[in-house]
Amino acid sequence: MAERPPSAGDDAVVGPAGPAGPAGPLLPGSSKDRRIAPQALASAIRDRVIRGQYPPGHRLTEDDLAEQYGVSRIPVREALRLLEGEGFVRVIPYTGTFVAELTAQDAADLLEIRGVLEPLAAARAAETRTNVHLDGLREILSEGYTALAKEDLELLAELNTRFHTVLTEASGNVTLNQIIGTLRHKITWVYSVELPRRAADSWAEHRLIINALERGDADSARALMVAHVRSAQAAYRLRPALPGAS
Amino acid sequence: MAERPPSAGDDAVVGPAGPAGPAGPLLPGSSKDRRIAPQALASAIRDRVIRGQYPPGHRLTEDDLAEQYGVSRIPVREALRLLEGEGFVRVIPYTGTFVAELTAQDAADLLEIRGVLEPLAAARAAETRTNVHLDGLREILSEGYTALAKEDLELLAELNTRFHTVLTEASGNVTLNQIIGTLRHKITWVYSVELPRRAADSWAEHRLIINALERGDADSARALMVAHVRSAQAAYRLRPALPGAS
DNA sequence: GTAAGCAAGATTGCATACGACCATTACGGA
DNA sequence: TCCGTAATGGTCGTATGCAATCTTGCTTAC
Repeated sequence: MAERPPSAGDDAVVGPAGPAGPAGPLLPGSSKDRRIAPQALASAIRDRVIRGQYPPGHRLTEDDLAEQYGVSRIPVREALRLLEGEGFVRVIPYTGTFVAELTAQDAADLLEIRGVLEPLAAARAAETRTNVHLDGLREILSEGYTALAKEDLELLAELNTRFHTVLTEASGNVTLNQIIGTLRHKITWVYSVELPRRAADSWAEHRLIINALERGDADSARALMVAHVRSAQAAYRLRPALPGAS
Repeated sequence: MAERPPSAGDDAVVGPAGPAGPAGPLLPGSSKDRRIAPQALASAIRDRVIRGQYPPGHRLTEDDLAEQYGVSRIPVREALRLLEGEGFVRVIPYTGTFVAELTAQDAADLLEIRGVLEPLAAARAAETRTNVHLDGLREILSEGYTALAKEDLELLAELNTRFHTVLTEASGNVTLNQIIGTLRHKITWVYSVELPRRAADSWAEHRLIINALERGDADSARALMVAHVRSAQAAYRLRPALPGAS
């Protein structure tokens, strides 16, 4: 499992100058020993985009970002290019980098693509999953039901993401995993999910999918995932504009 | 059609020092007025990778590439990062950039993913295609049959690529178009295609798909593309190692 | 009052220079 | 002879500085 050195950045450990005071220098403590990789920068910026702190259309200046994160423009540029490749920002030469503005059609397209890729991932996972993956999925399933009982919606959303993440990883298809990962990021950006009554059904479906994986039944896994994605689709609500709340 | 400024680079206009003499400077003619964008560099390098001039595992040194193309390391780095995002090279920090070495499984995965995305593109294209797209496809179809009669295999391969490219563009799904474009590049890299007897059937299928698009019949377009991709799959032969022929 | 032209500011694109890290090799000891 | 260790070369990572380009506001003419 130690294949790609840095690989897909999941959580950002880097933050700009604290929201407390705009006066002091950045990076509290020993300000030199902490080296920031462009990928960490990209994760941090992506995170702000997803949270709406950088609203669509917002201009991201290399100089500003460099100063905020305490690095030079070079790693910032690299981070912005990464995000451009993922479709989160749009770079116009000699002009600037802007947070992408997705249309409703773009957003619908994301769900549509994921709708055919996740079933494929499920089918492949049924054939290639290891017991480690299976145990991980069962663990998540168990926690999911617990969270369901507690009505912890935030945890439920996170567990749902983890379930699908582990499942696509279990497919063993690296390319597929990368594509779906980026799609997932963008979907959580433009959509909010209505969990209320749907959650119980959703986790029941998760259980069925795990059973199919356990049996190595690729066709069932695919069909179940098709149904799961389809019924989940109804729960997605397009975010209006996302004001930049902190 | 003037949306993305540079967008997906298709053909590279840039070449390294001519194969003639390694002595003189690069970029013949007025050596200064020609500015090279990182995307053009990426296309040029990608092209060499696909042609096998940079074999899998080959080390790409930033300094060497910079000197060959007559630019500094900065745009070269950016180009390499683009190719890394597309999966053509693999960057190891402080060590080097290497041409990716895809396994047979990786290669099979590419076809599998394309196998579910192209039918989706066909279905969407049936709903959103313009007459311009339709005319373009008919034109390609016509040329295809001409090339078929002349047994011009190279032209046939190019026309096949153009057919599928126009079709995915007609889907109107930008994200889908990008993903399939990269997949296509990688597939032409690792596979060679056996056209001999299969070509006639293939273009008959193309005709049926165009008819479905014309009728706006999304379900038929999807089903026909599923069949088309499936039967085409048998024509793909994995390239052994691709010696670095010029 | 409106539109065209122009100049100043701002921002990105690229080149150069230096520092950090890895790989390899030479050397000394067991 | 083999292995552990230190030194050396090479490559990438980042910082700084300058050139190219776009945007914006003002001036000027109609």
